[in-house]
Amino acid sequence: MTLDSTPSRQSRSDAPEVVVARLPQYVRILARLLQDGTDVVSSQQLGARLQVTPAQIRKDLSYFGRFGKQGRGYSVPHLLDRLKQILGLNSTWNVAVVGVGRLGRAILSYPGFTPDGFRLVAAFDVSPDVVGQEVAGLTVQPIEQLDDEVRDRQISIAIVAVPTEHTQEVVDRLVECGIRAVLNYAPITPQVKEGIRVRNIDPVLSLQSMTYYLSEDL
Amino acid sequence: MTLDSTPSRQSRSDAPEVVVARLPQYVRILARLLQDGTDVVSSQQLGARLQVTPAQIRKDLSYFGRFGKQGRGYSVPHLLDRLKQILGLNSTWNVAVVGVGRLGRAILSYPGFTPDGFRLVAAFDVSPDVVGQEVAGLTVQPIEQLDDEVRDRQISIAIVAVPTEHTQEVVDRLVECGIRAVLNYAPITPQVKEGIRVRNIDPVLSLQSMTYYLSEDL
DNA sequence: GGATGTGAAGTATTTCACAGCC
DNA sequence: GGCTGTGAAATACTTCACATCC
Repeated sequence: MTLDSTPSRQSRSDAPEVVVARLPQYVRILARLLQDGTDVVSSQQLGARLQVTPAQIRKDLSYFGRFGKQGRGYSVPHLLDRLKQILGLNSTWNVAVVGVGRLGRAILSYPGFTPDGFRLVAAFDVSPDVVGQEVAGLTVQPIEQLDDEVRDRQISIAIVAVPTEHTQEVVDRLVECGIRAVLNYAPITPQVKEGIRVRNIDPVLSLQSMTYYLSEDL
Repeated sequence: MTLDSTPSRQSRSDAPEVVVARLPQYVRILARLLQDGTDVVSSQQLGARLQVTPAQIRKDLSYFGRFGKQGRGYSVPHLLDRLKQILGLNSTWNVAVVGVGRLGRAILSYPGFTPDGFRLVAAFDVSPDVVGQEVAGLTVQPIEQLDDEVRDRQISIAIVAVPTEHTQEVVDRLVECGIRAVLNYAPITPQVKEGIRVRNIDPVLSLQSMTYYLSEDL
């Protein structure tokens, strides 16, 4: 069970959430640098790539340890490995997709999750028309199978792409089954108990916050 | 090194970007309240719906004006209308989709943009196999048509769903054509000149920032 | 009574600037 | 010389608390 109030070990959880949210971007750039054969990188160079100040990168990293060499910079393979370790990206995460409509199908067919450490291992839907179909190599299962599958296949992350009106109940159900992180595509923010992580993918909100600046000079 | 040339970009109110980013959420809730027939709402009630403190809502709104009535709260239809006006959502925005692969198709078929003030009016692709196809009621056009269409149909927003390696060039091209806001689905952050708005939809980054917290108690 | 609008106070986050090391 | 790591300073953002008004 998750306990807090015991600062027994490392300075693990005192990194601001905003810092944690930036680490995956560092990982991504470092992976590219590694592929390009770059050995060493400075916070200056990293910052230029990411449109971030060098100071911010150094400060961010300092929450987790001391990874650089003064006068030289950071070893690309070493820093990459350490950051992946910190983020828990050195092992593969099994993911369930719930809702196999148009959007769910697109997600299941999207090749971008796998190379980054996520494996879509199960797909669920309520509709009898969809259950049993094969999509992207997976047989769509009835939602009743959720409990068993989550347990048997060690799934701790779910991608939810069901109609808005069913999203909250689906998320509730997932949490009951032991899911601890949800990536939600419906235009609401599902309510969850403490300790469960939710991220929303909401392109309409993104568009609507840009129109503010577009209307500026009309 | 002296100061960077800072163009005084105070075109309109000096509302922080983080505040602007919240307004669309307020709009969404208000639209629902309106549909439910709710006439008046307090910052308290709004906050409860959004998981935000009432003080934050009042402060956010105060950047743009005084919309409430003391002792009563906010008129739902009035506040909704004013916020839509501020965000530029009282008229419809024409949007181009560039890249009609699997993802582009899913976006074109997604019904969620239209009700919120965005109309997908043109689709482009480079592949001769795709050009000429009809997708979601639109005929896919060759990318060479971009200039003309952007001009003729008053398109100021583009949704870009092309392979990562072509994203930067496509965005550059769009900006040259007069596009001023880009919603990008590739896992990079396109570089654009000052004044152009970019938002990225990047589910992998979202997942990767959650695994940090999942690995916490291993 | 009840709620807004807002300076002031309190936090959080970013940037500075420099000692320390390679 | 160049670059990290980090306290301290600066800035950004959120919350408080209360005067003010319906």
